[in-house]
Amino acid sequence: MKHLSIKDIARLAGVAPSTVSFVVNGKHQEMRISEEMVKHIQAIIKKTGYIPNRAAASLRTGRTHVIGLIVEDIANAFFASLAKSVESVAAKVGYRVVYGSTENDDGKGNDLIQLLAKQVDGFLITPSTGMKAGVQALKKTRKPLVLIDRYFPDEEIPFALVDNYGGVSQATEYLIEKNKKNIAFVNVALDQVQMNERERAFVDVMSRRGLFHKKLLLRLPYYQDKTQYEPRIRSFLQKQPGIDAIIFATNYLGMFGIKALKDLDIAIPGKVAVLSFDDTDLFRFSSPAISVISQPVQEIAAQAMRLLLDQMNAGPKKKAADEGVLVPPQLILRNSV
Amino acid sequence: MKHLSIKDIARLAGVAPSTVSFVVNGKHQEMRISEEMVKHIQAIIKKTGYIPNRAAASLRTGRTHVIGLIVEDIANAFFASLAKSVESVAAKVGYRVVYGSTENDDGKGNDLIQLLAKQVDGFLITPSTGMKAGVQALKKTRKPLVLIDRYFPDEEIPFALVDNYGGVSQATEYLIEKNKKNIAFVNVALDQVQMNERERAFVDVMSRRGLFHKKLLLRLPYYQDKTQYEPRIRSFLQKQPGIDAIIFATNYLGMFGIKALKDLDIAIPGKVAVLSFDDTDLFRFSSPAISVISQPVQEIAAQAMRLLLDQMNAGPKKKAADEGVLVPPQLILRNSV
DNA sequence: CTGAAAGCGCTTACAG
DNA sequence: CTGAAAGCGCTTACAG
Repeated sequence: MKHLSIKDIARLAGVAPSTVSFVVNGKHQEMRISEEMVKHIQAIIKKTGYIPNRAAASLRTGRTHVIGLIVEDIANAFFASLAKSVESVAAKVGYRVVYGSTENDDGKGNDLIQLLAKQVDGFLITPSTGMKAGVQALKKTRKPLVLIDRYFPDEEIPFALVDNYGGVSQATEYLIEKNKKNIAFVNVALDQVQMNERERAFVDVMSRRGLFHKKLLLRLPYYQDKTQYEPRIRSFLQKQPGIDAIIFATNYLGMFGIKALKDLDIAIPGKVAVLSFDDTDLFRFSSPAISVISQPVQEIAAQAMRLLLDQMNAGPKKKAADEGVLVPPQLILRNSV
Repeated sequence: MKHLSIKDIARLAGVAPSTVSFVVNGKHQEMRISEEMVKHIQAIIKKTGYIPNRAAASLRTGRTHVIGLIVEDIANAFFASLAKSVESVAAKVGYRVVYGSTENDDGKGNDLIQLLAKQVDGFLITPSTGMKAGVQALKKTRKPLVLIDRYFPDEEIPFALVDNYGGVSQATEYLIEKNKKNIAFVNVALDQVQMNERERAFVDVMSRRGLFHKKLLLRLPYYQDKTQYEPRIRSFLQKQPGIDAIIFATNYLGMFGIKALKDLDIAIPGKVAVLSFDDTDLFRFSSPAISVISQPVQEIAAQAMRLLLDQMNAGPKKKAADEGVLVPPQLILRNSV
């Protein structure tokens, strides 16, 4: 009893392998196999514990039932949650998920695409800017593909992400309502659409209210070593003592920004109100608890998987709609504003 | 130019498919194929961008070059880091990683094993207690397998985990040196070896110094919804006002424990010193920053992968050693003690 | 409704 | 050193 094959089951059931195959793949209706026969075969499969060999099926059908998830950093709380939600949805429809982290390194990201392209039925990707060419090439191969967390505005590639512009607009408006005049925005200069959108929302709202000054905008480089953000934010705060509120554009900027504020003994929210994009344990547990623009991760994952499955099921003929989904974020108010 | 197969390459190179196969798989030395021929074939592979079909190779060899990573919760910081390190090591040796979360649900865990068993060359598993039977069955199939984070003491299954006993011993000793007399230990009643070891270390050290009282030990049930820990810990603190130090056995217990302490206005470390197992952003950024028994995640991942690759490369004949590795934790002292 | 047969793209003994 | 051929376990058009 080494490896049971479909032939073994067929022999045990007294039918042809094709009949077993139809039953295993739920095509018995379509193939009009008798109810009785189906039950008979299913009983034998159950009794013997037969599990079809996926590699053989993949070779034959060209489908692997595996999805490739390429994120910036699987160890980051946001992407880890995303990975969990994606896996959970995928499992329900019979897919497995392989993953990889780009670390915002274009080469790494493109290598991952190359490496996985033949081994997955579709991709969920959070592309770094320089992955554009790789993603375009992938799209040309007609490999199902959905971008998450960010996208390329001039490419017709389906995406699922939070409404970055809307989230920051709402947050900025809120701070202005709260009578804040010198609201700063701390961003990372990644030239990625999601970061640009967040900043653009801030600039738009502030300008509209006549409150925008260039000096309220801090753009820091992307550091692998995130601890480098703390001194950078600290010196910004020292140079701009008039600031009465800050919006941090990512969770790690928020984390190190709060540290910088505390180190400088700047009271939150007494002296400076604080709001950050992304929610993390740290913000929930911090004292004061930090208000955030929270991304509904489950919803993003669900939408991304829906778009991906649409494409994978569409087949090569009917092309699935090149759809983009913006999921509304949630402004969660805590004690930091 | 749809799909290039090994036959196409062979035709282009004017050789037999087998020769191409040997070159692709680095067996050209072994097969004593001429240097010239190897270069010729490699050039054609490069020019055409030929990528071998893994499904076909898998069907033939029975190896998938995929590793299954089954953890408690991929969204948890510790397991997310672990996943990252595992993927990084795996990629270097030509393996992909699929993952799944058990949520400490035995059924889920065993289902994951079943689901993936035929599709992976080996498993890294953080088993819940009830997965013992599933893991035993897996071992019987001779599927390479390494346990991480926890293990079954009476089973000969390789494992890689932190030295839980050593870590808590060291931490407890440290608090005693600091003249703490009423040190509490907050644990989760999972009956898993790693939790038991942590508690045992605490009890041993405290007993040895004549400081142990039962009432200093709090064992809480495992909650899916982690917020439930906060009120439980709060009421414990209220009932035990004499406590001057607490060791939390996991990161989430620490997180909610600290919240409980702050809510009760108990000064850290003035009134109660705090130490937690596992490091997280929250502990690093909390004020005061929380001292921790930190798990060297990269090292654990590296050791686990080493043990797994040993087994996978050993072949069915020479059995790899049933080895267990205990990685020393790091006591990181911050301002909470 | 059911079966026989081809073929997916590899790898590997085997023969030379 | 190299090539011809079998076969891994499926799925699916085809024939009945």
